[in-house]
Amino acid sequence: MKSESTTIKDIARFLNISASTVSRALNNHHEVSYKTRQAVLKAAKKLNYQPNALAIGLVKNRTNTLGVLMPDITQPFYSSAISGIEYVAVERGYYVIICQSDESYQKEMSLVDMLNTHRIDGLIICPATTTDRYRHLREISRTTPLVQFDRIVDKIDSHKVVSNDYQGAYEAVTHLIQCGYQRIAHIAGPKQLSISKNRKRGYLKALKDAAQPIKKQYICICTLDKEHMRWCTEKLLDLPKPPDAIFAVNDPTALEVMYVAKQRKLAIPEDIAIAGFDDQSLTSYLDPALTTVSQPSFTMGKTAAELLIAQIESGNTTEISFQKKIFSTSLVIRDSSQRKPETND
Amino acid sequence: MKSESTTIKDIARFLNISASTVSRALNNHHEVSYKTRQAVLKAAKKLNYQPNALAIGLVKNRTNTLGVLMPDITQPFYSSAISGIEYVAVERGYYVIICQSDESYQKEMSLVDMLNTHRIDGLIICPATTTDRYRHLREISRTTPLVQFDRIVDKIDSHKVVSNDYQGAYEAVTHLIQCGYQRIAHIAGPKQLSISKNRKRGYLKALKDAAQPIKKQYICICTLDKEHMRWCTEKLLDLPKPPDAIFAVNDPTALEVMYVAKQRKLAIPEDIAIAGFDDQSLTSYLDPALTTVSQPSFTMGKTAAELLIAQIESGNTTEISFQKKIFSTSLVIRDSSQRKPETND
DNA sequence: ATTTTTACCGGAAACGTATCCGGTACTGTA
DNA sequence: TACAGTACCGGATACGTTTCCGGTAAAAAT
Repeated sequence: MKSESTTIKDIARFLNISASTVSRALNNHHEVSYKTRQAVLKAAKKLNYQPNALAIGLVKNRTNTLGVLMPDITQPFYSSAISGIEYVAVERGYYVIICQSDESYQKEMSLVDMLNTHRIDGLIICPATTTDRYRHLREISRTTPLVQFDRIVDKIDSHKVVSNDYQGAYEAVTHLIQCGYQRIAHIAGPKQLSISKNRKRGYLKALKDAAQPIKKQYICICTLDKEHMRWCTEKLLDLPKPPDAIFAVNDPTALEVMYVAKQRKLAIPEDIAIAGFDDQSLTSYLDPALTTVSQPSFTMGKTAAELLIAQIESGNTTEISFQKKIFSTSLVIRDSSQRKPETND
Repeated sequence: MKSESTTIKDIARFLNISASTVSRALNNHHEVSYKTRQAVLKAAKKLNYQPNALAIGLVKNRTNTLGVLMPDITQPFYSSAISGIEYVAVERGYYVIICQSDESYQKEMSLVDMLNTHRIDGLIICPATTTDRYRHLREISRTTPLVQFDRIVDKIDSHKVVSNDYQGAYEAVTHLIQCGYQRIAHIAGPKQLSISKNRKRGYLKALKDAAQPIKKQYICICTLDKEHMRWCTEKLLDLPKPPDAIFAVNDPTALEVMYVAKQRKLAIPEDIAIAGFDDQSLTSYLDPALTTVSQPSFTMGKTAAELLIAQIESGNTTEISFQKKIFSTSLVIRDSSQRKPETND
């Protein structure tokens, strides 16, 4: 295997011209005659020439490759964002290398290292839940353009693309309140995640604005693995005065809440309402369909790629002013929260 | 940006030794003294040295990178397979580049090209539904070890990893028959896909073995895009004598069948039974939970990576005897098919 | 007729690393 | 003392490509 492939030199030898001319012809440089260019292209096709990206990258110090590092590509929010990234990447002539950290800090660091040694031109990253130290980000951001996506670290300078988690949570909880729910619990995400913090803030503010009491036992910090999601739900439902609505930090969590609630034969949304966050595609097929907060993930991905490529191609021009793009969410009301709209007219 | 990173030469200059010694020290070659090795490692850390994978790949003609090209990484079957691939890859010291063709033949070809120019050491590929010509596969298989995954092309020589689609379909349909369903329809996949063919064969054989009539109008060839899935379902349900069970070629299709059935207020499984194929994680959360055929996707991914790496590391030793690994499926019976088991004792 | 321009091309160096080959200094053996 | 062996290191070359620099011949301008 690895039979040596044809190189630019082979073409040169074949046509009795120099390698530099072949290179120029292939990059249709203007300093090469029409005749020889045609000859080169023909020979290249005939000899089945494939450029060696390694060599090109080495001399140009550019690989035309973007790295994308997400916690879990199976979640529709991320995979849809990846599609957005790819969309503008191919448009602009970049390749995309997709990696997933599986929510592991170790793997995340090792992947950042790998991408770095592969000399990607830029990186779009959404850190793992377990990531609580950011040296690797700061380090790579010194040599490589970086865009932080969804979960961000404010202290690290770079473009940032997020959705308005605060607003989304506020609207979702306000909706629950308007539907008449009185004891709204929240299963929150890990403290170090920006999204957890903002969604929790939105939850608290909505309760406050509606003059509902904030009870500490109604707030549960979850590690976001499946077992713990269920455990949190059980804990909430076992309270002497269990909640009549649960706002989950994301859809996978909402799914587990629903699972546990069904096991306990609770009626949704009569006994308990459920709302999530993300609008994963399958949530509309559930029974009852899940109320959730939708984010423009595809557009967010596109924006991230655009910011990244702009920075890459800006060259070293002075200082960049980093932007933070905040996208509005929209509440998708479905059956899992549709009870007695008392406060409506 | 792209401030030049420190190289092996920088370390050499820093320590007043030669570049070759530094290289040897970093690869802990035995022909370098303990003292200098330590000094080099220390200097490397101090100067924040990151090896340049491009240069290494160029001289070694090896990149330690595997390419993975799947139609759609959001489908749990594929993402779980990818996890399996990654599992053995990191174990064996390989990196993985994940790409998705989005079921587009054009994109698939361009990605194969990209992976080729990036000189990956091996490729695991599952062709797109729209792929009906295989020159790109044959071509890359000449220079790069290749493993065909799930959807395979028999004519192309390479290792192959599939599940027993025929058996899975046979068992699923037999189960429906045993539950007393009399008019079982099948929404099949595109003809050129191996999995479609085999699943359809299993469907037909099950009917035949049970002496049930095979009706052409109960078989619908679907392109596997969402609209067409629904259209096929509508067509089946609009028949003068509509089916009382539908076996869908995969879970996304089964989901759409369920959607349409619910819209028509059909009771599942009383009015109509539904079975799918793949065992996507969310199907157990549906209402009713979906009967489906489970494939050992993670193990299949592991096997694919093992075969691939074995071939890569075999060197050019004589001719390889290509293997075809066929994995058994298992039927997961849930509520969407649980009606009156008449033929049971 | 001479000079300047234009069009095209080849040689050589460079990118960062690995490795072959040869060399030096020291250690141990005869 | 001479010699072989060992341990370690440096120089040179190669990987495949781009690009700078210089050069030649023909075409255009003077």
